[in-house]
Amino acid sequence: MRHLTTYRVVDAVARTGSIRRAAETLALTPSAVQRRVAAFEDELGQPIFERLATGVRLNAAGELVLHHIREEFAGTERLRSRLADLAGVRRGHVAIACSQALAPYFLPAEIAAYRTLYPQVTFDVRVLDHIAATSAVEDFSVDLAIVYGVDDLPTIDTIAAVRQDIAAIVARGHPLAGRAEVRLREVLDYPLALPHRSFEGRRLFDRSMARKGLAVPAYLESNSFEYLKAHVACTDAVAIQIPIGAPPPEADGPIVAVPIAERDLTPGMLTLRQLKGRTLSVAAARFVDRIRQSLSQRFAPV
Amino acid sequence: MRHLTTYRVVDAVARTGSIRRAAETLALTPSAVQRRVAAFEDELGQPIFERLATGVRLNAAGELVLHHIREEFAGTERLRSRLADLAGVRRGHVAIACSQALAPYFLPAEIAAYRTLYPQVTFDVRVLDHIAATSAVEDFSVDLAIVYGVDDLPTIDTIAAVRQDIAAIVARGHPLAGRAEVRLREVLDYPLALPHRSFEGRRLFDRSMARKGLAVPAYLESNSFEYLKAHVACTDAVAIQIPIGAPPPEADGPIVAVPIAERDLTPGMLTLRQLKGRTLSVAAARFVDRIRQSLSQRFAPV
DNA sequence: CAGTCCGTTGAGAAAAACGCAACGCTATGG
DNA sequence: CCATAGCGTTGCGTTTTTCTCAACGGACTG
Repeated sequence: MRHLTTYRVVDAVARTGSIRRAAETLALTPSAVQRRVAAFEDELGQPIFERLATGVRLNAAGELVLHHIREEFAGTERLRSRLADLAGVRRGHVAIACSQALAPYFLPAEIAAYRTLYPQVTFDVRVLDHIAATSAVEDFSVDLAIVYGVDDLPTIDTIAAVRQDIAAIVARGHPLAGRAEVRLREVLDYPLALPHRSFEGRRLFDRSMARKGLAVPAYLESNSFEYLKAHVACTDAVAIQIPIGAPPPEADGPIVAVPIAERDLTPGMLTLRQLKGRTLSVAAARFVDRIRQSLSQRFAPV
Repeated sequence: MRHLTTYRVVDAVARTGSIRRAAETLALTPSAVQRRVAAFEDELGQPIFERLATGVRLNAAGELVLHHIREEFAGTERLRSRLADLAGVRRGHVAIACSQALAPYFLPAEIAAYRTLYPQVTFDVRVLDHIAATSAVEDFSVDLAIVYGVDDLPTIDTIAAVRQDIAAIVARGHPLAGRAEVRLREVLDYPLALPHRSFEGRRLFDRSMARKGLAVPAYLESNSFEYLKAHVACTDAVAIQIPIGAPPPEADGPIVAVPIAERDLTPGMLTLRQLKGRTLSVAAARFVDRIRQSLSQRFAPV
């Protein structure tokens, strides 16, 4: 799209924070970039970057402008997707931010299933904490976010929300492994390998423990569920994870999930979100439909 | 905005239905226009106009493209408005479609009041029936519509709705003029000068009459309330109009409005609408706030 | 069947965008 | 305190894009 060149230039300058670096990523010379920016500022009647010795930075007006630029990018993407849909082939791109729990089972399966139907659709999956996921939604770098935890912001729409309570994760040969459910107090009989405090699951776990007057003596913390799972697989430690990120009951891997008694827990929520008021591309919208349906089939809504 | 030239060209071609006519309105030669269109179609990978002997017409893909173009126009307008707002001066443009009833009193007063606060804001008021008003909202040619009548469409958001029942309009010296309210049957004692059947007020009037088993012997019909008012001013005829389009009680013009007994009437609604999901410019959004507040202060909501 | 209006195309002129090189400025480190 | 390195900016010649002008072929109309 040739007519969006100016937008692409401004976007690159804003991203890199420097006219020269932007020029490099755009395969242009600094002078060309500088002229485009200056001409655009002329058209707007005011500067959108403040010039520093170390480069440039968006000013308040620039923030507004950049938001509009991102909006327009998303808009043309949506248009292309619709045009392709009209021509019979569903084409398009879906960018997703998600919590770690979605990475091992749920999202790969969903995307694989969707892609057998529409192989022309491409995906970008970004694993982020829910703060970063939210801002990725806000600056148009992803179309949707599926994250554990709720915080209702005015700019974000929650499209779907399902209940997800933390479960205990143990090795297959672990004493707790065969149980239908365990009490919170019981997991304290074993070493705890927990996700870091910044994770929503951990926060809920801590809150549940505190409500029972129990201390949380985690002997191991990690920001990687991948690691925690591998760890409990070869020790008698107990980790926690929400069902959607835990191995399904029928799987026969080295670890198993055991539900924690519901009455012991502070309930948690997994939410599907997008930018408020934003219209997604055909591909993304259909994928959202699918995810929503899939979530509500497998987990309790609300 | 130089980078929107291609969009402006496509928009002009779509509007005029002809490359040559578009070229004229754009002060360009037909060849320049034709090249821009062809280049744009190349970028999209498919034609957006079908070529006829008499000119060109948008095809299905073109409809999608044009919608995106209009969206982008509205978006840049909104951006400019926000930038101006940020610079301290509220600037911007508000385009409104409205029913005839809004033209004589309500809108002029509202706009005049708003403009004393923000003289830099410009207005475009278009009097349309509610079908035309709705499609004007849909194709971005107006920001909002204030119309009498409801029909909920999936693409339109109803921002506010207030009760408006039709009243009888008579000359100041008319026998009914002094009354606090009149029964429907009483107006039949006088000649009826009614708006055309396409008007919502007339439809409600007819329905109310039918419910009472009364016929509607209109001896005069018009599509102009302006005319109807002038007509009753110099005869003993009775016209109908909703309160917002009737002279206020304190005015001492040649005509007066007399409420019709509520129990005789099918209730009517005045609605404020915009395109669903659309974000308005600062100027338009503030004006909408004002209108909504004004309507709900003066009339019963719902 | 002539006339008219349409979209389209080739060639040259005009305009816009670009690369290159150089300038002035500011933060930084010896 | 000065040299250096990185920054945005500008003058100039070149390249690329866009425009105008003119002409062509096709389709509808009287």
